[in-house]
Amino acid sequence: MLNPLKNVLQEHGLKATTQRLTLLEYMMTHDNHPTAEMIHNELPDISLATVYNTLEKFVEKKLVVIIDGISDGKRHYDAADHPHYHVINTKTNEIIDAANFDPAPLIKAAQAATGLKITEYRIDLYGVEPNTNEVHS
Amino acid sequence: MLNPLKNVLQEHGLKATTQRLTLLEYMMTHDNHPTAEMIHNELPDISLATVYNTLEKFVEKKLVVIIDGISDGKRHYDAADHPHYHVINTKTNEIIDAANFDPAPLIKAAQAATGLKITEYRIDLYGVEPNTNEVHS
DNA sequence: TAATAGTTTAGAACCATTCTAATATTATAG
DNA sequence: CTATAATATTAGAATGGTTCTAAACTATTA
Repeated sequence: MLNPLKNVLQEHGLKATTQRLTLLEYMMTHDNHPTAEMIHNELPDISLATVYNTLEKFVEKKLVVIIDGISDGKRHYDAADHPHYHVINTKTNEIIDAANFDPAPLIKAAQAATGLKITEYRIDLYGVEPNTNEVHS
Repeated sequence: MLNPLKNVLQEHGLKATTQRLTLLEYMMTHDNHPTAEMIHNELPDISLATVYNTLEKFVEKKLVVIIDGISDGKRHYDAADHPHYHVINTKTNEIIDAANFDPAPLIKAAQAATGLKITEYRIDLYGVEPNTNEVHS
């Protein structure tokens, strides 16, 4: 048990295959919010079907989250290492991770409003560069 | 100018066609978070292409928002009348509107973190019925 | 009422994602 | 170590929600 990623997989009830170890490490060490195709291009030895299958498992196990409000029409993925939210630059489609917000009040409000037990949340904000050419107030 | 919906369209630079008036009224008076196909079924005189085209315009003009984290794989739409967030029951895919949360601190935090001017945000929470069969703690 | 700019439409096309079913691998037990 | 069962991987086909096309129509303006 010298490979901690292998532990992570097994603790989540997933067989530790080469592909899963490679994919998990990739997601853990990159914050580029890739699509399945981008990952497949970076890791061509893993078939596109396996990229999709494996990411789906990782999402189920909450190791990865989906970002799907991007105007390129593709599903992006992000490691779920630590709680954070996303800010998307709508001009460039750049996806920025941010964490300077405590979701606890939101989760409490949602539980109060619906009676449901909140298991996940997603916060995406969309913004643009402020116009620095503004000359007079 | 007796039709206030006509005003809404024209104020947003959209020609007031029959289809747009019908669709806008539909969205304003329903909180069922329909897909394009559901709307087309309810309003069969409006072609599916027009439903998509028109909703796209409405989203551009911020009259409507997209809800696309639903596990049915389809895009849902919601009137953007008043600021609110969504809570999705992941067992039933029911989408619940809620408004008991002030997004201002979140928007402030995002602007502070990124320097971007936030123009939109999306908050979706996912939850399940709390298990009422739990017998002992 | 004519001009024009924009809208609607049916159906075709697209393409990201899912499915299929044959092959290969992991984990477990003997 | 095997053998075994269960699960994972894969190439390529299929799917289906959404977008595109280009021809017919309509709101708007003068």
